[in-house]
Amino acid sequence: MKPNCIDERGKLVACGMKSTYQRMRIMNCLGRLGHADAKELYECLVQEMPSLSKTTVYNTLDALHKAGLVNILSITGEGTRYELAGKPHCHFLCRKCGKIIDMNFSCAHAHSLQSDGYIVEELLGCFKGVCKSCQARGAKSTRRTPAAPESLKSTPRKGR
Amino acid sequence: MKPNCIDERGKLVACGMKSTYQRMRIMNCLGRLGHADAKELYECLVQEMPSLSKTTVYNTLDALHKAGLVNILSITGEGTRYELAGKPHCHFLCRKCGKIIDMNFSCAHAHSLQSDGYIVEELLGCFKGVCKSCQARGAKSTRRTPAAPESLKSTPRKGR
DNA sequence: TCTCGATTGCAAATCGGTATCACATAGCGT
DNA sequence: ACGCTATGTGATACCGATTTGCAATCGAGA
Repeated sequence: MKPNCIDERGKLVACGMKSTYQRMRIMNCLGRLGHADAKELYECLVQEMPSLSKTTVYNTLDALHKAGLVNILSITGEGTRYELAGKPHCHFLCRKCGKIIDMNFSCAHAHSLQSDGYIVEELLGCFKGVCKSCQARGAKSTRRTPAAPESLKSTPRKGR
Repeated sequence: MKPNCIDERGKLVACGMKSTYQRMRIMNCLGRLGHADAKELYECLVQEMPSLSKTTVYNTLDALHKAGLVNILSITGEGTRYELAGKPHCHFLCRKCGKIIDMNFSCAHAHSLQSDGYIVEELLGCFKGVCKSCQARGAKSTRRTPAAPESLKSTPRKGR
């Protein structure tokens, strides 16, 4: 087991969950990958844990979500993605490079809703557009980011 | 055909699409249901149009989305939902009654992102919490909303 | 170490959504 | 109104993602 998994173990125990090897590795991997879906996590981990089952990935993500340790991202046209829970924030999805960027959404808008009579408990914002680095690259077709470059192009159809 | 379908016909023709009975009825139904998924639309319409196929619902929603006549909603844990296109707005999902409420999000935040160097083209915000009417009802367990009361309760598991 | 309940992993089922293709229809010119 | 042709519709098969059932295994406390 990787040394930094002690951290994950602590979080799991704090939530009253058993700290199993799989859970610690999944949390650890999710922390490294950032915004990952079940498939990516599975494919990443199965290389080092050949016996890992997809079921375990799904079960674990579900359990961790229930325990409040991971968030589920909400992005249209994308499958379900997960991230380690932290302070609430929005996401920005760049349609050029497909990168998902955490936006430090100061909850200003949530507050304005709050004052309008709604109780806002969760924030699932996602903005789509073009990120800074893609703008910087301008109209050049240089694509440097290796991750998910296809599925989010201008065509509005689902990238399956 | 329902008399008010003339409205739908106009929209379809304006987008260069053929105005078929199914398309008009699907648009009309979507307008009545508000935020519906393909399944709800199908189940709602198949009662009056027994020959309707799910494929047609999916095809039509896809075509209408491409034509810009319907939006796709992005709400975590919910399947793909659709609504008639209008001015951009966010959604508020009440975890008590399960209702989805349109929020007149003035894009103030989108603008602040814009000035921060991002180009925001699409806004897919969704807030979760407790809506006004549920707050008004207080802790009383009276549930008056007939629609979708089960799938969105406090338990974070997917309501399938 | 032992024991028991929780977790894991396999296989199969399910589910939402898509691809294919024959048939029906709308919309156009006549 | 009639017939032609592109387009839309619907039945079925199909797909990948996710869930379920259940037996084997593991983790944590006695």
